[in-house]
Amino acid sequence: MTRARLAKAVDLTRPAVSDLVDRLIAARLVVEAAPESVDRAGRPGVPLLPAPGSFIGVGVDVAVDHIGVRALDLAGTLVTERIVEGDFRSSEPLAMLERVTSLTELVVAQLDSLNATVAGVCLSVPGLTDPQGGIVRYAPNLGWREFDALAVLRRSARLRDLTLEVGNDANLAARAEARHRSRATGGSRLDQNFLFVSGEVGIGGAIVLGGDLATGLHGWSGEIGHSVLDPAGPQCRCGATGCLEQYAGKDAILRRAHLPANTSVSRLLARARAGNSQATAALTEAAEALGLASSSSLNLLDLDAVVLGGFYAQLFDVLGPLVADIINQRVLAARWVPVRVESAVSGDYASLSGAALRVVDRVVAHPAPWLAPR
Amino acid sequence: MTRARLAKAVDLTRPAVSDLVDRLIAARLVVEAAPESVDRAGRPGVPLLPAPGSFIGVGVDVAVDHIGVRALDLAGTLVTERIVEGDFRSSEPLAMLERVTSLTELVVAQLDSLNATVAGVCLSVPGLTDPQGGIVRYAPNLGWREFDALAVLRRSARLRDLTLEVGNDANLAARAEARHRSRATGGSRLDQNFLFVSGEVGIGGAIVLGGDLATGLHGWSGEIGHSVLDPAGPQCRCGATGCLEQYAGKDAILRRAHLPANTSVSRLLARARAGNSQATAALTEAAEALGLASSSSLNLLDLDAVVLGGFYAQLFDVLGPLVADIINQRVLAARWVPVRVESAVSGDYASLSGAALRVVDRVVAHPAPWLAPR
DNA sequence: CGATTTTGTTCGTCCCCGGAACAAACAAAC
DNA sequence: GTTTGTTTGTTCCGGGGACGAACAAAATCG
Repeated sequence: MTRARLAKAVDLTRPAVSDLVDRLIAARLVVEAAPESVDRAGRPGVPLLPAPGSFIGVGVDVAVDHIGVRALDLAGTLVTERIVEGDFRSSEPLAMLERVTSLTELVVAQLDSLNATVAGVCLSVPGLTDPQGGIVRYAPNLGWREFDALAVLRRSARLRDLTLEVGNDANLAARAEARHRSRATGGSRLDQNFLFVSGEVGIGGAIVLGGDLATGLHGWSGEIGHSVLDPAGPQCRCGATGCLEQYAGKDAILRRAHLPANTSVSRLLARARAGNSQATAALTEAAEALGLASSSSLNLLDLDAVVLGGFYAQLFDVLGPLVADIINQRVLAARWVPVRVESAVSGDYASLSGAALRVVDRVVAHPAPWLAPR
Repeated sequence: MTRARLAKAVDLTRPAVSDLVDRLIAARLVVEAAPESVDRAGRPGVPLLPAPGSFIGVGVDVAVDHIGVRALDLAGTLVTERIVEGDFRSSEPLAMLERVTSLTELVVAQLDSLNATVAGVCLSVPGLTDPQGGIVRYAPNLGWREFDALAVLRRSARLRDLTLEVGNDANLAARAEARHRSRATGGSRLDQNFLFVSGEVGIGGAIVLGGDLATGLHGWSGEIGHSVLDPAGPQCRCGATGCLEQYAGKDAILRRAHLPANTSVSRLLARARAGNSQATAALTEAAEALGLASSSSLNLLDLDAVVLGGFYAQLFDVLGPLVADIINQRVLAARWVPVRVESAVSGDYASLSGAALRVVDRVVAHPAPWLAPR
C-alpha cells in the first residue's frame, strides 16, 4: 500500500494522506519499505508497512489445557511467546493467574529490552467476562465465578501501568480468524462476515460483521453453545437442558462415541475414519446438531458463512459437508446467497493471537494516544 | 432540547452547535419553539424542535390484511394516511401494487398542496426484500416471488423522481417500536436494545442494537420464525421442518386450538380466558416455543429485552410471563442482567409507521442533501 | 533523449471547530 | 426597583485539517 493508493482507498487527497502518514512514521507506527519494481509507467510509489517490532500487543491465554503469552507487532507477526501445556480444569484462579502473570512479566521484560513499546495486554478467558471491570463472571470449564482477574495482573509493578483488558476466548479467536482470512484472500478486512463456531471443551462462538466483532450489549454475544436443540434433552452445565453443547461439545461427542473423556480428537477422528460405527454416529449427530443450531443462528443474523474452529477444524472433513447440507436446506436466504461452511485457518492458540490482536487493533483504530501531541 | 444542552450532549462548543442549528433552521428542518418558562436562574434556552409538516416521510404498506399509506413529518407526527382493509392472501402483485400506487399518489398530491417536501417513499413488504434494487425476493404470505415492486411505483410520474425503497415489515415495525419506546421512556434512542418478535400470519423479527436496526449482510436478519425447534416437527412453508412458525404462528396456534383459520385473535383470547382447554393449551405451547427460540437468539445476540409485537401484543398477558420464565431460565447472561419481556407499544400498522420513519430517519442521519449548498 | 505517466510534496485557501469575550434574559436577594 | 449571579446565545479570532493547483521526482515508452 502506497500513499497514492491509500488516498484513493479512503477518498482523501494525496497531500492529506501524506501529512497523516508522516505523523504515523514520526510516531514509529508506520515504516517506508524498499521501493518495489513495477513495469508500469510513472514514478513508483513507496510501499508503506506497519512498523515491525515497534508497538506490541500482548495476548495472554488462560485455558483448560494451557496457559500462554504471545506478543505480536502491528503487522501481526510473532515477536515472542511462552506457552505452558497442562490440565487446568477446576483450577485455582488465583494460583493460575499468578503463574500466567509471571510468564507475562518475562515477555514484557524481553520486549522492553528489545526497545519495543507494549501497547497493552489482553487476557483471554473461556467464559463470560466484564471487559471494562476486568472481572470473569463465569468460566464453567475453569470453575471460576465472579473473579477479578485483572486485579491479579495489576499486582505486578511491571504490568500495572499498561492498558489491561479481558475478553472471551471465542470472540478473540474469531478476531484472529478474521485477520487471517483477510490476509489469505488478499481482500479487505471489511468484507469479513461469518459466524464463528469453536469446538473446545464447551462450544464458543462469535459473530463477525464487516470485519468487526458484534459483541452485543455486554460483550457476551455468540453463545451458540447454549442454543436449544431439545428441551427434553440432557442436562447442561449452564442449568438448562438440551443445549447444543450436549450434542456437539467435546465431552458429549466422546461420551456418545463410547470413548474415555480424555481421548484426543485425532484418535476420535482415526476411529471414525477406520469405520468405527459409534465414532461415526457420534460425529454425525454432532454435525446435525451444529447444522441445526447454525441454521437458526444464520436465519437470525443474515450471514453467508460459518467458520468451524477449535477442534472442529480438525474434524472439518467429516463435519463440514454435513453441516453445510443442513444449513443450505434450512436457511431461508441460502436460496439466493448460498452459505459457505469453512474450516478455521488461524492455527493453534487462535484465542491467544486474538488477544494480542485485540490490543494491536485498538492502536490501529485509535492511534491518537501514541502520536506526538502536535 | 436547546442549543446549550445539545452542545453538552454531542460534546461541541455552543458556537459550533449554534452554527449548525442555524443551517438546519435555514433549511426548514428545525424550528425554534416558544421559550419555556423554567424556575431556574439564568437566561432560558430556546427549545428546538424538528420542523412540523415541512419534510415528510411516506410509508407504504402491502400486507395480508390491508394496504396503506402513511405520511409522518420529522417529529414523527401523523400528517395523513389512507388505509384499506381487505384479504390479500395470494394476491396478484401487479394489481395490488397498482392499487397502492394510486393511494400513494393521492397522499403525495395532498402533501404537495400542503407545501411539504416529500423526502422519500418506503414500501413495507412481509418478506425478503432487496433494498437497493427494490425487488421482493420472497413474500410467502402474499405469494410473491422475485417481483420488482419499485418498478411499479416508478411508473407513476409523480413518484418516479422520489427516493424509493423497499423493506421488510418486521424490521420496519421494530423501527417504529424503537422510536415509540425512546419517546415513552424519555430516554435516548441510543439505549434501545431488544429482540423484536412480531406475530403476523407468519412470524417476523428484527434486532435493535443501540437504537439502530442490525440488518445483517443483505438486510435479511431477524428471521426468528424459522428457528428450528424440532427437526422432526411439522413441515413449514419455508421448506424446512419444525420451525418456530409451526408452533407460534397464527395459523399454527388456531389449528392447535381447533379453531377455524380465520378466527380473530380476540376471539381466541376470549376462549382462553373462558378456560377453554384447547385454546389455553395452544397458547401455552406457543409461548414455550417462543421462549425457546428467543432464548437461543438471546444467547447468541446478548440483548436484555424481548418485545412482542403484532398479535402477540394482544396476547401479551397470557404469553408474556411464560416466555419470560423460559428465557430467564435458559439465557446464560440473565443471571447477571435479567431479560425483560415486554409488549409492543407502537400501535396499529407499526410497519407502516416504520416505513415512514425509515425515510425520516435517513433525512435526520444525512441532512446534507437537504441543506443549502453553502 | 523527449514525451508521458504516476507519485509525492509545497503552497495558498477554505471550512469547521475551539476559546474568549460579550450581550441578553432570566431568578434570587437585598 | 436595583443589584447580583447564572445560563444562554452570539461575535470574533485563531488553528487544525483537508482540498486544489502547481511543481518536482522517478519511472516507462517511443
